[in-house]
Amino acid sequence: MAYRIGELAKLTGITEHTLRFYEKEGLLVPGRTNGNIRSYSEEDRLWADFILHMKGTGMALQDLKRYKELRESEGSNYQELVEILIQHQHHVEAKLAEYQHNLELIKKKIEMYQQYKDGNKTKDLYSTFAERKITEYD
Amino acid sequence: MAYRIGELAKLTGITEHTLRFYEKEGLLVPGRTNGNIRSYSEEDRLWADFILHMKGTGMALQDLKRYKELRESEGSNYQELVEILIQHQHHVEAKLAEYQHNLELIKKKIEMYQQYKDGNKTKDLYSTFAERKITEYD
DNA sequence: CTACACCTTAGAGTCGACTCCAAGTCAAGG
DNA sequence: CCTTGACTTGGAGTCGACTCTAAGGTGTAG
Repeated sequence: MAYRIGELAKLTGITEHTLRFYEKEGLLVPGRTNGNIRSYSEEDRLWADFILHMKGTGMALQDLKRYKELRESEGSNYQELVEILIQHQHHVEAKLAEYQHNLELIKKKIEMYQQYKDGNKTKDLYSTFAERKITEYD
Repeated sequence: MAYRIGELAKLTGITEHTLRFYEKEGLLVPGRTNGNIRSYSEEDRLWADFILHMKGTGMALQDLKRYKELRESEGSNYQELVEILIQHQHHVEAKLAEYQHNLELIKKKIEMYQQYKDGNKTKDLYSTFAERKITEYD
């Protein structure tokens, strides 16, 4: 199964522009047909999805390129490869905690505003909040 | 309690450069002393921390500015305020799921490489992976 | 055969979020 | 008094990751 650039764009949600940009950057380099048309293999598609996953969790394109180079090179530099993964794992774990904490914070804040809405509908909104300024941004 | 820019920088971890940049953008505008030196109040500090929390979970500075403006304006436009929060909540929840999913993926990949390391230490690394290409980037 | 998807090069523009610089002013400790 | 370090301003530069344009040529499905 091989895909043309437009097909892969639809499958992955990455625009054609960006796919060509990734190719220029050496991040995702497809084969070519006789007619010089980009031909993305099934593996290319999986790699594209992998890029999306990693990029979506904050990995830089450079790191992804490095990772790809290591995978493609002969010899046992899989150690650096694992290091990249572990480093990213740490990053993801930290972010995960940050997001969880932040979610709680937002929920509390929304609740605060909802309580105002359902409760004393005076013009006192900002003074009410002023009274608890110290915990306002906890 | 009032802080000078250098103090706040140390307290929050935001550089002085960036604090001045935030001021230029209207995102965090301190008072001034007689001598025209920036004077950040306790509330400014809390707001700075809030900025860090929200920015760290992907909220744009523009949205934070809008939020600040709404908080400061008179009248009951707290509805838009809550909308901003709810929108961000959705964003955070989505990201949270993405990070969790990604964490599993990375762990599996690392395990894969570790298994190779502890096991058959041949030069067969890439062909081994080639055999499971289809699930390589799952 | 026609229409549409694809190809090329080379470079310019955008965006968000900083990051830094020059050139000067001001305040407090020794 | 003098030095040192923090402060001031406006504006320019950087970075990552796109995003688009021009202006033309080629490939292919129905």
